Amino acid sequence: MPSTTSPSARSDQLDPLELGAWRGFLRTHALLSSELDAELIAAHGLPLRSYEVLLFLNDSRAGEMRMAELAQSALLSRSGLTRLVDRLEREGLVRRESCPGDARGLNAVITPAGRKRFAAARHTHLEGVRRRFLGRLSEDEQRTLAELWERLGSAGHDSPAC
Amino acid sequence: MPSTTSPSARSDQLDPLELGAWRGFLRTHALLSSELDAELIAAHGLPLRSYEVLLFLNDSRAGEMRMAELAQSALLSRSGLTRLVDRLEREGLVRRESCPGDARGLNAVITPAGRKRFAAARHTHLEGVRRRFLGRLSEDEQRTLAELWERLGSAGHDSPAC
DNA sequence: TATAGTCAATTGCACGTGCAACTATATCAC
DNA sequence: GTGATATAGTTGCACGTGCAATTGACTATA
Repeated sequence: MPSTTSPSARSDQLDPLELGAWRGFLRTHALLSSELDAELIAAHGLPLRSYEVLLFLNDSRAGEMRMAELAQSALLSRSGLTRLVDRLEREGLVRRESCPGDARGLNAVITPAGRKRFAAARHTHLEGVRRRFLGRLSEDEQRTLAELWERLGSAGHDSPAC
Repeated sequence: MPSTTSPSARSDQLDPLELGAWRGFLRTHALLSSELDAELIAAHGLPLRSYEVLLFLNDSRAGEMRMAELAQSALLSRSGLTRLVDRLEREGLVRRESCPGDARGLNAVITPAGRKRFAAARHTHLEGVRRRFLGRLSEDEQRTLAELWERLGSAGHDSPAC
C-alpha cells in the first residue's frame, strides 16, 4: 500500500506526490473552513461551530442531546461546549433542560427559533459546500474520498445529514 | 461532474455519499491535526503552527523571509505571525533582522538552534504524517488527492517539502 | 523639499478554546 | 445506610488568534 520504497526506510522529506496529497489537504481545509465560516456569519450571524452544534441537535430524534454527547459529536471539549451552549442559549436558539433520571445531567434542546435559524443557515451552508467542494468532485471521486476517510478511521461515527 | 440530479436543483440535505466525502474530510482533519499537534508538543515542545513557520523558513533560500510573506505562507494573520515569531524569538529559534533596502520591513531568520530543533521535529512529524495518513494511501490515491486539491484551487502555491 | 497617500509591522482589545480544579449528584462496597 | 469513588457539568485561568487602530518608513506629486 505504501507508494515507493520500503515501508520504514523513507527519506526525511516528502516527495512531490506526498507533498501534494498532504499539504493540499491542509491548505484546502484551512481555506474552505474559513470561507464557510465567514459566509455563515455574514448571512446568518452563525459561526460554523454553532452551526455544527445546531446541526446535531436538529437532526437528533427529540431535538435534544446530553451535553457530553454533544461535545463529543462536535469535536469540542466539555468546557468549550458549555460556553458555546451559553451563547446559543443567550440567543434563544437552544435551552438547557435538566435530565430526567439523572440530576447531574443536562440536555441541550433546540428551540423553535433555533430550528428556524438553522434551516435558513443549512440552505446557505449546503450551497456553499456544494459550490466549493462537492460540486467539483465526480461521483467516483466522492466515493473514493468517503472510503478513504473511513479507512483513516475517522468517519462514520455519527454524522447527521450535512 | 455533479453526481445525481441537475446541478442547481438539489435537496436540502446531503445524500450519504456526499455526507461521507464532506464530513469525513472535516473529521479527519480535526483528528489528524490535533494528534499531530499533541505529538509535536510532547516530543519537541513545538506546536504545529510553530513547526510550520520553521518549515517555511528552513526551506527558503537564505533561511529568511519577510514577515508578511511568511504570514501568507503559513495562513496566518499578520498580527498572528508577529506574536508567533515573538515566541520563537524568545526560544532562540528565530531572530528578526531589519530588511536591507526597506527600513519598514523585517526578515524572520531561522537560527542554527532553530534549524536543529526543526530537523528533529521534522523527523517526528514526517513519521506521524506517514503513519496516520500517507502510509495508508496507495500511490493512486495520493495522485487522486493531489490532483483534487489542485483543482479545488488551494494547493500548489508555495509548499516546501513537507 | 513639503504634503498626501500607501505600506510593513506591531499593539490594544475581545473572543473562543482547552486544561485543571471544583461542585453536585450518582454508584458501589461493605 | 455510610463512606469511597466515579461521573456530569461548570468555572478560573492562560493562551493563541483576528480585527482595528497605531507607528514609522517609503513614494508620488507639486
